Amino acid sequence: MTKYGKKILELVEGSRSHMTAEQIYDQLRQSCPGVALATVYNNLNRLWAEGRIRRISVEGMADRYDRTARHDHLVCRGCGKLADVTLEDLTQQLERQVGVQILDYDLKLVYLCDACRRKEKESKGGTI
Amino acid sequence: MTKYGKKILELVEGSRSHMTAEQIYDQLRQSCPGVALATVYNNLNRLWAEGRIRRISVEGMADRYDRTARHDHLVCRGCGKLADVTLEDLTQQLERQVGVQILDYDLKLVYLCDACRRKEKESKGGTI
DNA sequence: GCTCCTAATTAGAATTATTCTAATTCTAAT
DNA sequence: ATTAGAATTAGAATAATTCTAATTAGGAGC
Repeated sequence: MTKYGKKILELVEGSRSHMTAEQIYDQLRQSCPGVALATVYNNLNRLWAEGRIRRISVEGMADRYDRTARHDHLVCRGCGKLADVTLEDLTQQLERQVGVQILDYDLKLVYLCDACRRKEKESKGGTI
Repeated sequence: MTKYGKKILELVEGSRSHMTAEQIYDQLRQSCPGVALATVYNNLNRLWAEGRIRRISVEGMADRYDRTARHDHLVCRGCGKLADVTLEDLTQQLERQVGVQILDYDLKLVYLCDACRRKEKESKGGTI
């Protein structure tokens, strides 16, 4: 495990904030001012390929990185914000249904966060 | 519904192949040679915002578009290929667990397709 | 059938996220 | 110290997508 690899892994594992590569880069620069963005991408890719971190894609947004500990995500339809949520493990249930070995799964629940729900109400509930 | 909007919706709904914007553009040009890629993106974005099509993000790959009819996806860890699979609807079960209204959910099952499983075996099962 | 208005479409520039490449720097073994 | 190999760097390159400004098309009213 390389010098920056270790640091980046620690950053991702020690955070609940679903950072983008750019944000991880900013964090890392605070302790390692000379580090290059390419190094961050290289290490994130390697760590991901090794299964040590998760990568989360939400349509239209830059990929975010996350610890691997089993948990799922709520994604706000309005603003794209991610929130952690821990649901029961579905692997067994899913494997039984599809009949092939499931290595992992990615479950995103789409909802409306409080802020966006309020906005939606305002625009809809007008003067009928 | 605009001229191209309608055509693009038909293309996406009538296909099981999880096309990218570029692929949809190529398809569409066969019947409408003059159409612009920007028009495809504009329409895909509008259709998606209106909830008429789905957008699927897999890390590292261009977004794909899909019909909205309830179904889930198998994603191959090796090559990224998508396959359709229809599992029982989890909305109720999930809503009960998280305690907020779930508008939709996105479930991707990670597995190894046959081709990739074979490759994996070759490289691993060598001479111990 | 014209005229005007608006929305749709277009071309291409711009942006963003990410990857690639080649040069440089480390590291650690000899 | 020397050297080989891996890690890192800077910055160019690429790919996907969005933005902008100009153009076009379609319909409402004359």
